[in-house]
Amino acid sequence: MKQKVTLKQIAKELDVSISTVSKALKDSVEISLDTRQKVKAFAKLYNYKPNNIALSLKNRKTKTIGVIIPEIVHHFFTTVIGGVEKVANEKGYNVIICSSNNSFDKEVINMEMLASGSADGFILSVAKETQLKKDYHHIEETMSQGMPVVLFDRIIDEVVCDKVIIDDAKGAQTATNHLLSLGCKKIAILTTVDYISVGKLRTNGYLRALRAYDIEENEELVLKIEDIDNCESEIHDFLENKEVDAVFAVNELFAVSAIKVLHAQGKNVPNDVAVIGFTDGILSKHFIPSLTTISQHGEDMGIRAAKLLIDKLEGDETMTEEYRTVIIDTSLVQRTSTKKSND
Amino acid sequence: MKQKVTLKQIAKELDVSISTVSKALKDSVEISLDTRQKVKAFAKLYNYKPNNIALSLKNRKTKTIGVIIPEIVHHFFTTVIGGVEKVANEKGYNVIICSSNNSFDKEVINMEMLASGSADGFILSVAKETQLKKDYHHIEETMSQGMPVVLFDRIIDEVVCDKVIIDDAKGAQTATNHLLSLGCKKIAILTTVDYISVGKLRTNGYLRALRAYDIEENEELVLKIEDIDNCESEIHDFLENKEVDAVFAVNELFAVSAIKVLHAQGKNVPNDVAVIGFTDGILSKHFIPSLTTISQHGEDMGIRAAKLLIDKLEGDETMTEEYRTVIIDTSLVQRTSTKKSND
DNA sequence: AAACCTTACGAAAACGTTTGCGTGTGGAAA
DNA sequence: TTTCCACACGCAAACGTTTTCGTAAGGTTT
Repeated sequence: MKQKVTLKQIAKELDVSISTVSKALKDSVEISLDTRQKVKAFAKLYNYKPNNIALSLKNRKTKTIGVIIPEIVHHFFTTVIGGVEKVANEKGYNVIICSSNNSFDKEVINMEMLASGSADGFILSVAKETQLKKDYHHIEETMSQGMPVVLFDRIIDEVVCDKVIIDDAKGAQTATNHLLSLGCKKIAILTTVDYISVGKLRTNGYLRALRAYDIEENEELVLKIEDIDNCESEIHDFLENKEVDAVFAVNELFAVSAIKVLHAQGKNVPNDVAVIGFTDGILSKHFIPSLTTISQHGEDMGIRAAKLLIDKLEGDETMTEEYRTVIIDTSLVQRTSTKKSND
Repeated sequence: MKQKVTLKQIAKELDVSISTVSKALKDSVEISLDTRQKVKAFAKLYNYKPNNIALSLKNRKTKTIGVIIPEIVHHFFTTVIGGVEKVANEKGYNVIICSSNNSFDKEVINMEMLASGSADGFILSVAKETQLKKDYHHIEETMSQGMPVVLFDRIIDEVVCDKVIIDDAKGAQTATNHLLSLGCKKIAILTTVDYISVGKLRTNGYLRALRAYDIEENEELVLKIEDIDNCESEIHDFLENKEVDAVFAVNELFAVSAIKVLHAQGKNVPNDVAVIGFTDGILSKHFIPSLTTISQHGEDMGIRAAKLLIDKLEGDETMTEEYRTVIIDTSLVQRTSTKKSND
């Protein structure tokens, strides 16, 4: 089995020094044209490719971005990754993706692993457990070692670094306003428990929209779902014998589950009850009825996050201490799960 | 800004040699207990972590698996990745994921990039373009440099290496048989163009099942869809004025699109027409009606692929020339888009 | 006191690169 | 003939490890 060819081997074959080979391949004027051509021909023949590891060691940078996300089997996160890859590849960076599986420990392990030589910087959305535990030492440690970190979506207010988020509250407000503008009065919200930052923010946006319409906040219309895998039965119990004319769900799954429950209860969506979701994924697009949602523009988030990180990576040391928070606009995608305004 | 601490720095601080520090951290008996403790305390204090890059260079292996898939925003592939990550992490391997975006060029670039030092081996599902082009030089080159490659799902018969696949034909046959056993006679198939290996295989399985039931093959019931983004209108035209009592779709999207078209044509699923899909994704589970499908067990595929690769990576050289093909069993997941047998 | 053995540590090579600087060779200028 | 300068190339250090081998100091045996 052929092994990878190195400078040393080429040098030996051609009976020159390693440095000569290296310089020849870089077209250095130090080396005669003749030798240069000979070396290059040989290198092509043997398919020489410089060893990235050796380069990383020498240059003290890997040209690699580490991305850590809570779940890999998740449409939103993969669209973000898509965006990251796009600009990373443009700029000659590699992308390593690890999932924390929403586990604090795995997040720490992955981060330490990548931090010890495999990546130059991080793009990170923190695990649920991390948000619950409020232990961010691994992030701060990484940053204190000079590696920039960009947080996205599930961010941490207490950590000072670059961030890319959507305005969750505003998005939720837009969603709720849309329902209100359709004439809905009794709007339920299906949200997550409070320690999930985005869930809480969306709940806030919902409440804010209601207040702006002078609608009294009604705790009976708020369902905070803990066990996502079992959401349908929770939603079922919640919606039973409850008079609502609209449902705002903070994610796709809650939205379609709600629709199923409503159907089972003999209600029509959107005619009897309007439903609006959050995150524009596969389900929203293809479900019947297709879902009106707030789109998070995941790819844009990835693009912006990668740009922020690479800026920091390649910027000079002076601007290193400046941190930015980019807010990606959400948009309302109107489909059929809410009535049209001009009906 | 603190920089990462190295053996050299610890050595200088403690006024011993680098080798002493290295040995002390490894609890070598060569070093006195006293020195060992001092060094370890210091290392902990400064949060010393060995530099992976240096280790990779020295050991000539990276403990990293490169995964290249055609699309990152794709439920099936992410489940496979989930499986790969599972066993990789167990065995102390890192996973780098790159998407080829179904582009041959990007597949080659990613592979060369990872091959030049970043990964010890590959798990790969080839891009559409690669299947069309039939150019596999990058894969063979990688293998000839001593890096093992495991192909999965979209494999290449011409390349000799480890492979993990499902029996697509058999799965399709199972699906078709299920429809036949429900009494369906006029079964349409929505498939891909032939150069997509899995599409072709599934079509073959469908035909085989029909023949076993002595049903004549009818070309009018076969739709080969080229433009996936526009499949719904293609399906619409195809199904118009066609008397069918069942549809077998080779993926989720075709299946739900078919159901939509059928609904629009006033047909009920499953009562008028039964529909069965392939790949058990989000849509299949949550769509109404929920889809009967053939599950590919993506996570299992990832697990098996990773095991094969790591075996090769850690096996001795003697068994290197043995290649295995693992066939993952598919299973029929019965939901509501097909009538129950005992109705 | 000579010969030997432990103990505890350091030197150096190796992994594959890049690059600043030193140097031998040849020809041209003086 | 001597001096000088390009030219073309090699040496060696550096990146951070691990590991083999060498060795100084000190103690133990004869």
